[in-house]
Amino acid sequence: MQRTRSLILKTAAEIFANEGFRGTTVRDIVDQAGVNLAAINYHFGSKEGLYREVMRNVLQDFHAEKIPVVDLSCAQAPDEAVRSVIRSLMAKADVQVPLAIGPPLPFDVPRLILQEFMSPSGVLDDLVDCEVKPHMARLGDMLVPLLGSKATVVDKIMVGFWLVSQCSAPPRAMGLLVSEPGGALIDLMAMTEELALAGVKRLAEMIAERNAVALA
Amino acid sequence: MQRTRSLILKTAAEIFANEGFRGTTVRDIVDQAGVNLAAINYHFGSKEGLYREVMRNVLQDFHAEKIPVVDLSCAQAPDEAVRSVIRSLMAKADVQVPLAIGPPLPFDVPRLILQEFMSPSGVLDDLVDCEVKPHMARLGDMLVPLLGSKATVVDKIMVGFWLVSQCSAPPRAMGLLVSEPGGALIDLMAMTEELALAGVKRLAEMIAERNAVALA
DNA sequence: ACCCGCTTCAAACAAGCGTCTTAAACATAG
DNA sequence: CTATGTTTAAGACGCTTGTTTGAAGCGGGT
Repeated sequence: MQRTRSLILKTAAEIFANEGFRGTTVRDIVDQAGVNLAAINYHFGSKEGLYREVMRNVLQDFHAEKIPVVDLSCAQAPDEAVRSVIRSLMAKADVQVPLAIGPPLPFDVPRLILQEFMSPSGVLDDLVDCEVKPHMARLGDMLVPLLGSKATVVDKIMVGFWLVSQCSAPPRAMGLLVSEPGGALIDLMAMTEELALAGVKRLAEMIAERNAVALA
Repeated sequence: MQRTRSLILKTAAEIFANEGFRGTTVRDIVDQAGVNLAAINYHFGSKEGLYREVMRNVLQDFHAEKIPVVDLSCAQAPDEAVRSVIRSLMAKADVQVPLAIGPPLPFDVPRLILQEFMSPSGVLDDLVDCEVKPHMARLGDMLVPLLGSKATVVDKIMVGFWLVSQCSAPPRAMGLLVSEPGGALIDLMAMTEELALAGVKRLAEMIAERNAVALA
């Protein structure tokens, strides 16, 4: 049976996203999951092994299912398509976002990613090239019509990550500071969406410009 | 003499900014500072006490000296004034930013703040209202000409924090991902500056609009 | 029934953590 | 000088951390 294994993965992802790698204890995870302490080392070898597996799983079905794949080049309303991606990144199981597309993410995926980059654990150092970057680039791929056909992989990674960071840090921190539950939260989401959309368009513009100059 | 005390404060601020509160050990601090282990508890009572003091000090001279106080209402070039604030937030002792005003921050202050808000330690819970918010609001104060005279304190806090998060997360994470030392970094700073400026103007616009509607 | 590999369990492990203690050296002001 | 406040030194204190152990439980095949 691997019921325990998947239970650990699900619980760990949530706690890792909230507390970061170092801020999470294996006992936190097993207690909340209701499994035995030794189960983590049995199934994943170590806390680090669990963290890697969480990251791999998250990045994977993060794109496969949860983020709507939109083709901007043939979309009638490109702006609206980008908005749907932004909304999907912000939507969580416990935070409903109006007009979000697809099933909400089970937890705050952008936060998990951003935490890792704000204080790297070092655990993913050998995974960043073969796992993290490709997934970020795939997020940037959707915006190629904005970036221009000359966009490099690095360009796409930049755009992808920029979007993720935009959808996580600002709404979260601002939400903590203004601390008006309910109504104001939706307002925050709407403003974040607006800013992220405007920003990503401007960013794409700048990259396209730079690439054009580089060719001349 | 309290040379040890200030040495600890300086060293701790740097490590806290890099590793976060939980990721930092008191032994890390005293080793790097070259002082005795007991010194922290002697001067600050506890690790938490040190963290609070670091935060208070940082937020204080963060505004007092390091961030240029510009009066947008009488500035000839408001955009350029906002840019100088953005550049000051990104400039660190080890990362020179062209055209930054004033002495560079001794370490990554925005990162320290953002880390705390990405995974709160709980240590600052009673400090956030009387210390953190006012300083964020003061940052927003500079932008009142953009926000409109009806801007509330919460509006200013939002803008202030948004600026801080913009100057920290994107350039840092993108820098780690593209990993082209030297030339590309300055490019990143310039792009971040551009995006932050455009974003903060748009954010101010939205807030001003909302306030105008609320009155009607 | 039996044995087998896989899984779960309570208990213990060593290492690291923040903190505290006692002692002695040092500085500075009265 | 004395007195007071800093700083260093070395060690130990409980507690939490990630990990390991060895035994018990489980299910399916022969």
